[in-house]
Amino acid sequence: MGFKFEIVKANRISQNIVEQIRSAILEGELKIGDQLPSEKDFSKHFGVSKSSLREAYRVLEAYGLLEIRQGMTGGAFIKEVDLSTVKDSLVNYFFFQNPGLREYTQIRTFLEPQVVRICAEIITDKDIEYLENNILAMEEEPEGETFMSDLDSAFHKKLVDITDNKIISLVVESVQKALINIKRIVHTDQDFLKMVCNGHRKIVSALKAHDPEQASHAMIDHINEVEKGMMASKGGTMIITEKGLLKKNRTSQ
Amino acid sequence: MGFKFEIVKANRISQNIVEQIRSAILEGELKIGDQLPSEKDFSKHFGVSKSSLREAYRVLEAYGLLEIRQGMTGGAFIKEVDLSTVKDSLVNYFFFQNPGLREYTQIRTFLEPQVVRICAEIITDKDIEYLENNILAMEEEPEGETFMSDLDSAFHKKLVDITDNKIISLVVESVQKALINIKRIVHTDQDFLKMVCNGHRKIVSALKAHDPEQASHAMIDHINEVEKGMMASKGGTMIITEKGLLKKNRTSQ
DNA sequence: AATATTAAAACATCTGATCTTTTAATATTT
DNA sequence: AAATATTAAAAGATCAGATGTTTTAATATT
Repeated sequence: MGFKFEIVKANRISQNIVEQIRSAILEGELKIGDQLPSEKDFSKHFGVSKSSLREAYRVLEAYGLLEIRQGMTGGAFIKEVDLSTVKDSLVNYFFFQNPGLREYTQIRTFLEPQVVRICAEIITDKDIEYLENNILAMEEEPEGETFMSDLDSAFHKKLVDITDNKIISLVVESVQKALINIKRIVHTDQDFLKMVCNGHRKIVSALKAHDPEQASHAMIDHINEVEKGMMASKGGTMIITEKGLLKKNRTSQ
Repeated sequence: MGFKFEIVKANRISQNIVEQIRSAILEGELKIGDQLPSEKDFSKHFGVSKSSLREAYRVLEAYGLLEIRQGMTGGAFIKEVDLSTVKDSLVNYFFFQNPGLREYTQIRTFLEPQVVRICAEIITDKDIEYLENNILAMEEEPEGETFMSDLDSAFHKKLVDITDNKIISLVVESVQKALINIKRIVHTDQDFLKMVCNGHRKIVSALKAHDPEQASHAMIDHINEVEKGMMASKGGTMIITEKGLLKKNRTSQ
C-alpha cells in the first residue's frame, strides 16, 4: 500500500482557537487595533470554557499578535508583531543551534559591506552627523562596557536603516544582538574600544566621500578586526536574556 | 527631576513562571529532554493554581521550548526550538511589515552569490549529483506549480547547507519560503519554469568548474531574472500559512 | 473646579471536579 | 508460550463557578 497518510493529532481546543484567530489576522479579517470579545462572551461563542479561551489568548500573546489589557476599557486587541518578538524567537533558536563566532562574522561580511555600499550612494548630511556624534560619544566613554555595546549597535543599526530594507534590518540587528552577548564577556578593554572607533571612523570617512568601494572595504576590515579581537580572548558562547541573565554554553554540539 | 524611572508592570503569575523556566533553560539548568514536574506537583511547588501553570506551559510551548504530551508517560519536556517555530515568527512579522519584492531580492543578491562562491570551493561530486537530479526533476514536471516550488527551495537550500552556516541557512530559507508564497500566485507558467531551470543549470555548471566568480555571477543573474519574471505579472503580496490559508495584502502602508 | 468616591467591566486567579489519552501491568485466550 | 484483551494509573484537557484585582467612567463631595 503506497499511500501516505498524515498523522492525525487530537487538536487542543485552545490550539484550534489560536489557529482560527491567526488565520483571521493573516486573511485580513482582523486588523491591528481590533478588539476581540471579552473572555466571557468569546468563550460562550466558541462553546468552550473560559480557561481554554484564556490559554489561546496566552499563545497569541506569545506570538506577539495580541495585546491584553486589564481593567474597564481592557480586553484583547490585535497587535502588530514587533521586532523584539522575532528577535527573542531568534535568540531562542540560536541558543540551541549555538552558532560559532565564525558564522556570525560570515553573515556580517556578506551583508554589511553591501549595506554601506548603498549607504555611500544615498547617505544624507544628517545621517553622517548622527554617525559622527555616535563615534564621539563612544570615544568619550571611559570604561563603558554596556554603553559601548549600545553605541556600537546604534551605529550599525543606523547604517542598515538607511538602506530601508526591513528584512536586512531584522537580520543585521539580530546578529548584532547575539554578538553583543558574546562580546560582553569576551572582551571590552580600552584597546578594543579604540579599535572599534577607528573602524567606524574609516567607514564614515568613506561614506562622506560617497565612495561605495572604500566604504565596503572599511566595513570588511572592521568586521574582521572585531572578530580577531574577540577571538583573542577565548570563551564559550554566552547569551544574555532580556532580563539580564547570563548563560555560558559550552555544549560540544 | 532628571531621573528616569522604568515602568512597573504588574506581572502575571504565568509570565513569571515562563521567565523562570526560560532562564533556567538559557542558563543551562534545564537541558533538552528534561521533564518538568506534572501540572499538579509543579503548581503546588510554585504555590499557584493549576490554571496559572498551564498558561505558562502554553506560552513556553508557543516559544517552541516545551513539548507537552498527554498520557501516562506524558508530561512537559524541554525541547530544542525548531526552525519552523522561528520561521512562523518571521512570517508573522513579515505579514505586518509587508516587505516588497525588492527587499527580498536585495537580501538574496547579498547572500546567495556569496554562498555559491563558498560552494564552488568545497562542493563535492555527491552534492553536484543532487543538484543535477533536482534540475532534471524540475524539467520533467509538466505544470507542477507546487512541486516546482518545492524543488526550487530544495535547490537553494542545498547550496546554503553546503556552507554549513546555520544563521545564513535560516535567513535564506525563510526568505525563500516567503517568496514561494508570492510566486505561487504571481507566476508559474512553462516559460518561468524553463527560465529557472536554465539559471540553475548555469550555476551548477560554474560549481562543477569550481569557479567562484562565475558561480556568483550566475546566481546574481538568476535572482534578478526571477524577480523580473515575478514583476511581469503584478500582484499584491501573498502569504500562505502552514494551514494553506491565503492572504492577499494590499495595505498601502 | 478640583477632588474623592463609587460602580462596572474585564482580566487574573483559585478550587475542585470530571473527561480523555496513553501506557504499563495484568488477565485472558489461543 | 505467545498473542490478545482488559484494567488501572498517571498526566494532561476541559469545565464550572467563585473570588480577587485593575482600570476607568460616572458620580458625588468638597
